[in-house]
Amino acid sequence: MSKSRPHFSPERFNRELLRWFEGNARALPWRATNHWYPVFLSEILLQQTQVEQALPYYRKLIDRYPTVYDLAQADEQELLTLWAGLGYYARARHLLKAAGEIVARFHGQFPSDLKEALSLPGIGPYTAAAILSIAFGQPLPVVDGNVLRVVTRLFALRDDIRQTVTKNKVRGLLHEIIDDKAPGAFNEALMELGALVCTPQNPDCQSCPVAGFCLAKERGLTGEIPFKSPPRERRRAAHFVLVVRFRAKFLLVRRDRPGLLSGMWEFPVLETRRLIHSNQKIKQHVQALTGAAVSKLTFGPELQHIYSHIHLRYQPVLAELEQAPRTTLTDRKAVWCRAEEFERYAIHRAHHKVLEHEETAAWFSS
DNA sequence: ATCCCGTACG
DNA sequence: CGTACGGGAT
Repeated sequence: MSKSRPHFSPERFNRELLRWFEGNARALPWRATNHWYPVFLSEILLQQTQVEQALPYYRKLIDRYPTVYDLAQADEQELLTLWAGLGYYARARHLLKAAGEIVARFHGQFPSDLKEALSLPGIGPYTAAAILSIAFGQPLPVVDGNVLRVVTRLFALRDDIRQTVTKNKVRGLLHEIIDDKAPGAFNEALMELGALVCTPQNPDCQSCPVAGFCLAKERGLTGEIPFKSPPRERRRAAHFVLVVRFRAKFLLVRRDRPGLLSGMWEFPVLETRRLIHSNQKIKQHVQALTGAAVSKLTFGPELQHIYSHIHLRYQPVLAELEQAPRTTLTDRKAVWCRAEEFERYAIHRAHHKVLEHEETAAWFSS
């Protein structure tokens, strides 16, 4: 390291970085202890999720499941309900499975061996390194989006941070630099620096504790580094979202797994090529679904929801039944419930917007 | 409209 | 190694 980069001294770098972290670390609830369980829970939540967004969910979850034993015994539907709105719902199911395995295979202790940690569902290279370094003091570098940004700028690397090889390269570099005495603090400090100072746009180099080491700053390249290849175009989709009502009760259905939003509850959906009102088709669909005729259709405003890989446009439609539905109540994938009961179901964000939108919210108030 | 953020699976 | 998988901030 120091031979090929004479300007760079890991010792001095770590000293500046860790001193900055001591004075600037945010007081996050999972930092109040060294126990692995809060670290584990928070790191799963922080996958693809920023701290501010994860915080309220962390509080709900740690409160409901204070130990790994509580989590291992959790009801999956209840966990998904607490998770609803956060996205990447596979995380919640993996979290539950992992807790079960930690109890069953590892006597309630998080495995301190990297291979064993990686064998747990939902634990990949980032999360394993985070937990093992922070809670067990192991010198394993974490490579998340923040770290990629900080390190590529530090060494002026123009590699595409979307690619796996780049992540491995950065991990290799950090392996030479990581502070063996305080690997957890080193990792957290690097991520905190990326989140608070070395930000994607307009990094605050003036207050950066390691600006003196930064080649991107020296060469005026913080605008071009990190380089990230353009994302693939989103597939476009269009749905009618069918709010089926009979006597103040609404039909909810649970999505099959695996697949998008699997295990989550939603209003029945009619996929369509274009959002053209075809009343006949919609009525037929609802009748096939419920075995009851539709007395009235009301069209709500067009809404949209952007996923990483899908651009969804959808239109809520209130379908009122003129006779009692035949849908069986014992079907575990369909339920008729009152609006006040929606909060008991894990309803994903796109359909939750229908409950919130001012034009459609009235459909649910009796 | 464009950016941010890790893991599973084939 | 490429693709599927959500939601929020700016």
